[in-house]
Amino acid sequence: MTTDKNFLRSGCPIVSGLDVFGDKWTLVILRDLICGKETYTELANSPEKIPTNRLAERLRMLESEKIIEKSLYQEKPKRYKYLLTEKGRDILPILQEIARWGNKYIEDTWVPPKWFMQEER
Amino acid sequence: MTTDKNFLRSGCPIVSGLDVFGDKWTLVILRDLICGKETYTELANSPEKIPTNRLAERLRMLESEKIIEKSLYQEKPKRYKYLLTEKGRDILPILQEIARWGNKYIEDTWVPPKWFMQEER
DNA sequence: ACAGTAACTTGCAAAATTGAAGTTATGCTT
DNA sequence: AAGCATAACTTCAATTTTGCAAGTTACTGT
Repeated sequence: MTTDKNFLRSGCPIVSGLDVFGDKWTLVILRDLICGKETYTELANSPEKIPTNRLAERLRMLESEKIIEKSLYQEKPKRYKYLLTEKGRDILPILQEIARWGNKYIEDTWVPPKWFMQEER
Repeated sequence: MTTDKNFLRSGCPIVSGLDVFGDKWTLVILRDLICGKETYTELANSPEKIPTNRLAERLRMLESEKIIEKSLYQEKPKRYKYLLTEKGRDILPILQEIARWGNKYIEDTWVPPKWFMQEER
């Protein structure tokens, strides 16, 4: 997925949005952050098992896009937390609609908790 | 993107949804179909210029997932239309939320027409 | 007979992804 | 003091996926 802002497939807001987060892993990472995960290791341990090099690269991208912020919470040894910005938290309605569709049309999908589906939008 | 129903990354409705339409082109095709395009050539001529082999493959997938239906509208020479099913039309709210986010956070994105953004959900 | 069109398919190079293993810095345990 | 553990990554070879250009099929229209 292209993240090079110099090349745009088009000015369509859907396509431009997808060029930021429309790949195999980014929305999975954002789901986890919205659900309260904060560290690299927590993200790496999700059931979907994202490869760690992919995780690192997507986190770098999300930070450069100002969707998350990387913050050092311990000096020795250095430990980091990843926090959503407002731009990142605003992905929630997209995730809610995908979850709604998934629950409606794909069998045996988990029903997300009420707080996730009904958080203000 | 995996479409093999035998392998699921997880039972998460978001992840399972993404495993159907979360690739570089599928939601672009669905956007076009929702916007009234019907034929292969119309889809191939979108500003994003999807490669034709990719288009053909994604259409096959969408048909096998019952998100669209392929219908012959002319016998000689054979000409086809692609029509959305209810499952396909139900992708609209997802596209609306992505468009909302794109318009809010990405510069110079087109504002979709009102009918697109406000269609019943 | 020839150009044109719709709807694809084929082949190959280039790019992206995966999985496994390695690295760095530090603390904890014996 | 040596060795094991942990967090947060990085590296690399082997796939896998993608993009591009060109080719194909079955007509129609001139």
